[in-house]
Amino acid sequence: MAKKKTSIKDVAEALGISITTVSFILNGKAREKRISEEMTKKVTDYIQKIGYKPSHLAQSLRSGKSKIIVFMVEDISNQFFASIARLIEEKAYKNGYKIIYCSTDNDVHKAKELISTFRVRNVDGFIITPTPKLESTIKSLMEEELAVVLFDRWIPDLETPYVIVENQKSSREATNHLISEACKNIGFVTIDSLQTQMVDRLVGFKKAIAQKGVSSAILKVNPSPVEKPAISVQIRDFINANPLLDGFFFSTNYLAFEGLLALSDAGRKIPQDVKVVSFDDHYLFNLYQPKITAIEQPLESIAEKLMESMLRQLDEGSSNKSDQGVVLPNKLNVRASSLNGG
Amino acid sequence: MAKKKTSIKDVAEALGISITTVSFILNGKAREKRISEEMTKKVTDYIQKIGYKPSHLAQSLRSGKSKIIVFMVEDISNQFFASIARLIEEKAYKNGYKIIYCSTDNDVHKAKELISTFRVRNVDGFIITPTPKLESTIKSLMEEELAVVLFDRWIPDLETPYVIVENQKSSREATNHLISEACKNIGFVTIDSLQTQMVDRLVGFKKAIAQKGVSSAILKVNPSPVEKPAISVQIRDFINANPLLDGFFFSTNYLAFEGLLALSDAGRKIPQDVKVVSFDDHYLFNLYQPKITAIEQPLESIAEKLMESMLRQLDEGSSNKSDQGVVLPNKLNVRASSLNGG
DNA sequence: TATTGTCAATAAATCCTTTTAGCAGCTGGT
DNA sequence: ACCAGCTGCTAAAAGGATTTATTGACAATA
Repeated sequence: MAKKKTSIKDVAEALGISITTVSFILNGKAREKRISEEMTKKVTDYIQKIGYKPSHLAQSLRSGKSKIIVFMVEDISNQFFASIARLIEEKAYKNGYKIIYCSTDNDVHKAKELISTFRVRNVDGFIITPTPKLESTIKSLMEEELAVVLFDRWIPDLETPYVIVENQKSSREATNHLISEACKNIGFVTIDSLQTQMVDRLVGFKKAIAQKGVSSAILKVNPSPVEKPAISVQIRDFINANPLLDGFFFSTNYLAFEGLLALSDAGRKIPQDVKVVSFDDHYLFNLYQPKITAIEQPLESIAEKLMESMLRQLDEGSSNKSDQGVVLPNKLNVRASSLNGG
Repeated sequence: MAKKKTSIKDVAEALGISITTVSFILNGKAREKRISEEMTKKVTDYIQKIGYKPSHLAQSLRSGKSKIIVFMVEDISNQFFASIARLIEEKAYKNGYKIIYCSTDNDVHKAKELISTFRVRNVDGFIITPTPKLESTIKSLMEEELAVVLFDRWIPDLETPYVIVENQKSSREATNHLISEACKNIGFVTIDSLQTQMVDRLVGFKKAIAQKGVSSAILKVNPSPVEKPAISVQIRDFINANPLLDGFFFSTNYLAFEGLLALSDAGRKIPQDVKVVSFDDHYLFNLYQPKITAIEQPLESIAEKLMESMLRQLDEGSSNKSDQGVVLPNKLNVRASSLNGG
């Protein structure tokens, strides 16, 4: 037999007082509601003794708040998202919130379905990496006065708070770095996508290239393996088709891993024959031989800003719109793969 | 103004009938409770039309079930756990459950705290990679008739359901593979831990070594970087201190990555000078040059079995204790790093 | 004495469902 | 004419909290 939970009613009865009194004391309103010190102590002591904890379900029902935040990303098994998740988790628990996660696969339909599921379940807020075409849904979330923060990418037309990084600037910086290391003909490998972060990275690259008058080649990998050949094949073909490239910039780490393999197979030595830089630093870039130069996103800050914005919205007391968007700086970790000589 | 949610009461009033009738129909008890076809149709049509959805909160309060499962692992940002999370997620949503995740850092205190937090919140079940010393807490969870499944590692004395893999067998198999490829002196690199999966992997290695009469050296890396030097240093020292080893078996992938770097730095060629095998296959083992032989855990099956056990327990209707433990086979992916010639 | 005010605590409504127990009205049997 | 049994539906309790409005007692003021 599972012993049935003790409720506030049990506490009240045991002490021969009313539920109301217990509730006030529990919610720290003893003073405000003029409950005597004596009574307050009696109640808190008893609660302490029997270890009573209020039911969050009942509280949620009453208040309409569930203390649940949804963390909806493209793919939670992706290292980047999983790391952010890990950091968010802690901060959420510290503030009495739970996190529920889900993956959209960057598919609008799946995203909409998930959002509607959770909306019904009374979650308090959403942290989202938006899929394409998700504007209207997000808009309606905001109209329902739910807390929403976007990250990684964002949707320009909406005035939803967001947390992103300086994609364009870092991309430009990294490209300039390659140029300053004597690259004259740089290949940019990215995925064919309208996600803002990818677009910005490409723009940054183009700006750097334009300034210096060096030449370039761009590959937009098609990520859907249905019609197109596998990503690895697309990259391999690109590398072989452009033997004169003396530098490569990969717009995210998994493209770089594929690229490194292809370069190695093609017998191109790094950094002697070609120099390499990648967006999104990775544990293994430090282990690879040679170590790979990469742009590191500030995971800790991203998580922090996300929760900050979330909690600010949830504390509707301070109904300040405040900073709508946060743009964080990255860090270019220069390693052997992009350096001359040595 | 956020339009207030419609409740079952609103539906009943709009149709001029009782709440009870609506509830019965919603819960598919129309027939059983002898509600007329006519009435049933009228209600379902109306509900359809206005898009009413019952409040899960109220349902939970009434039923005592929250439809929430906690996924508590050592570290959600670890690729292995994140991948399992991803798979579990889908299966859970498909069955109307939500997943809340958290990381223990393999720390009992943190684990206990998290469990008590969630217990209060009426979650229905726990999927756990147990930390050391967690027996008593898990026991009390089961006594409260909560659904519990362990995975990755388990606790021998408890009769909690668990899902693990054939650590010992695969470890032995992989070692035998090295031996069959002419390794005579094999190094085993693992972490110093009493977690059952790590213990089993070591046992498997030892058994294989004993049978064949080859020699070996074992390094138990101390994972706490406070007293001991960094993991990478420990591995490097081990490799340099044992120059005669002609094979290496790493008990998990991140040890292998460190090991590969150290071997490369030491100028040992793979597979000519030393052969390498690792537990826990990884995307990048396929990209490394040479490709690394590794033991792949059946992620999909693990997730499936976990949810199977979970759902079976939650459907307490079928109160069959059934199979307490599930042990799944792994797959040895033989690649260039462990093969002779070629 | 009548009025006002302060204290300390409480009754009852509310949040939204599920479920038990029961109420009328009608049919059929004796 | 009366009871039994079905039919179709509903009133009300329960589940655990929060919060508004209110009570009764007593002291202070006019």
